[in-house]
Amino acid sequence: MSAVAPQPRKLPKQRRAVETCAAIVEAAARILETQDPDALNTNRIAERAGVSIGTLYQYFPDKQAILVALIRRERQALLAELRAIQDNGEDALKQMVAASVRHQFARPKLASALEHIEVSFPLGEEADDMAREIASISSGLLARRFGQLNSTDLLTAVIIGRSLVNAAGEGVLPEEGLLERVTMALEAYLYAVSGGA
Amino acid sequence: MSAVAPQPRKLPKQRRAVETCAAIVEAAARILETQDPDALNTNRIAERAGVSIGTLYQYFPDKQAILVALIRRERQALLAELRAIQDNGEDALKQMVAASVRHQFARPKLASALEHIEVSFPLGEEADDMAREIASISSGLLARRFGQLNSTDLLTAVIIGRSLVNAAGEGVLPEEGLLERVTMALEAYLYAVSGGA
DNA sequence: GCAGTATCCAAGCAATTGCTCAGTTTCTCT
DNA sequence: AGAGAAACTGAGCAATTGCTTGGATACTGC
Repeated sequence: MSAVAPQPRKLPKQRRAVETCAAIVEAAARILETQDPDALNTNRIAERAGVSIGTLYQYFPDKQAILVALIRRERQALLAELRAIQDNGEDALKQMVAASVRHQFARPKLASALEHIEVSFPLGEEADDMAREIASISSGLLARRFGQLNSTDLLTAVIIGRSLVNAAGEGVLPEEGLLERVTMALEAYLYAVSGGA
Repeated sequence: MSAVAPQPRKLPKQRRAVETCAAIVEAAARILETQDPDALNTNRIAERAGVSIGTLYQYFPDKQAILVALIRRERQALLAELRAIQDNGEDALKQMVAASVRHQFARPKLASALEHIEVSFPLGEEADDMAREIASISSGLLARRFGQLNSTDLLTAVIIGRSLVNAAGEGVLPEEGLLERVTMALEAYLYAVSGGA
């Protein structure tokens, strides 16, 4: 009941096994971006990864664990981009948005599929830490321009940004001018809450 | 492949049958708001509705059709609220947001569960018409204050509003001050795009 | 080479799923 | 009351699912 998604039941020691693990996670990603989420089952993942189902379960205790690994992988990538942003004040916001947009559009269907999945089960400590770090970095980058934001305002901004980038990734919102549009929406909101100063 | 979700295979003629249909749809709603979406299966729906599985399939050709009916029901409710808004200029925006918030918080878990489901399959003509009417009403209500908005700006505003209300419904964003927060975000954005006039 | 370990395979089980169908009960109308 | 239509029942099938297990294959250090 309280069980957080268990860790890999066996850690890969040889290079071959490491590649197998990666192939499994990537296979899951590929299925998510080519078919609807119901089509994601362990048999198909194994097939697509070019390994047998038994091999899959040697490294992942259950289906969820594969998704957790995938989400972690993607978060790491985004986090790396955010960490790389220099805090040169003025356009930090735009750079953040740009990083998110880049990340989303690298593999749009995958990103939005994961978005839907993330809410449906706990991800474990490590993934939560990453989420916290993303928030912390964002907060720091925005502070210089908009002052110290309270957590709700920051969260609101993040949600606005994510929803718009997501919508564009799903094709609902045009990609053209997206960066400017999102930046504008966030600036408008943050300016308004930070007292219009 | 192109098949839009088929209509009820048999229309209920007696009152008892109408109630059965409603009970089935409501059972699906209740399951969605008490358990995770994977737990939504036809057997459980029938059980929860207090009817046999055979009865269920007398009125709904497949599982999807039940969800389509549920989504339609919920959209109708929202639409009714929006239609009721008098176009008295000034606070039309706030009234729209209030209607959305009310609708979302009437059954928060249900609303966000459906949000996730809506994207995953076609809903059929009638439901699409309803979506279009919602957009049209919104557009009309906002025109007086912000001028004629292009469709992308309107869509952006809708997405922002929905994502925030949704987040609050899921408990991610605090409910306190939500109406003001969302209104503020939308005003800020719409003001900015409409040329800051 | 050889032992020991790491890796991989795939048949197949137990459970669940969406759904059918043959038969029974309840309603409507005269 | 009684016939025909409408509504309901639930055992159970075919397919799919997540996952186990027993054994084959490849790699490592000696």
